[in-house]
Amino acid sequence: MAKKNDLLPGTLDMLILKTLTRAPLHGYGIALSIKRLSDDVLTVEEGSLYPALQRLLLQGWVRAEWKQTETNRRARYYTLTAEGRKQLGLELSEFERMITAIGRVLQDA
Amino acid sequence: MAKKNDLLPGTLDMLILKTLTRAPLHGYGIALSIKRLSDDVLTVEEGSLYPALQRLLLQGWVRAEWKQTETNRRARYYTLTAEGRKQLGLELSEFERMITAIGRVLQDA
DNA sequence: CCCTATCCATAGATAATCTATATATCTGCC
DNA sequence: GGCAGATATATAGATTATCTATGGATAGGG
Repeated sequence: MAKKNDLLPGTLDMLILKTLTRAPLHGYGIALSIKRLSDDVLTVEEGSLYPALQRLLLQGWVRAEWKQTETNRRARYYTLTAEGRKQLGLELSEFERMITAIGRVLQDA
Repeated sequence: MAKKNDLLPGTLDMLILKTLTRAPLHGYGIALSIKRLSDDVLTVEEGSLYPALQRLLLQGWVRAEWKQTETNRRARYYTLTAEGRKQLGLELSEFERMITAIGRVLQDA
């Protein structure tokens, strides 16, 4: 079985934080949102998602509260904090930096 | 101590293979080449580099031979194999796919 | 003669992701 | 009434990749 990542490692936290800039969302919704926006290229597995959300909570980058969904189900909604927004900025610029650098290595004929 | 990766995880094999498309090179030279082409943004630590080269050898994507460097030192030169070239193609297109997908998630206002 | 750069390599720690599993509820369909 | 499928959270365990730290060794310049 060929190894095939669902994500680029190291980018999940950034993707979650970015998703939460649009609106507070529960875990399942975050995963769906990323999957759809990426045209099914990025799939966030549960075993990656929930540990990641715990990390973000611990860091204070998001906060969580239990609520009812529109479809009347119990779910935990995550909201981006001010620190989370700051962190997202850092991660975005670092990512940009890396991608640019990789591009320089790859494009060289 | 803030955690700060020297690389984007998951991209090292691709960077090494790409570097070897230009010419066979020894490990130290590969690391230097990546560092320089990336303007010092990407730093390949020895503890990442040599295990990675072992992986690539095992997969048959590179082959190795001991030689003398221009400066008269003993070094192990790695050469890209046909399969390595094929693998590089796969990794490049997968990487492209991922980056495009991440871009779609990130750019959304 | 020492110091720096060049060169290889491994062990161990750390961290991130995936696979698999468990649980539970709601909706729609037959 | 029951079942399938989508919605929803969570953890344990395995796997893998990377980094830190270490240990050699040699060439050449000062």
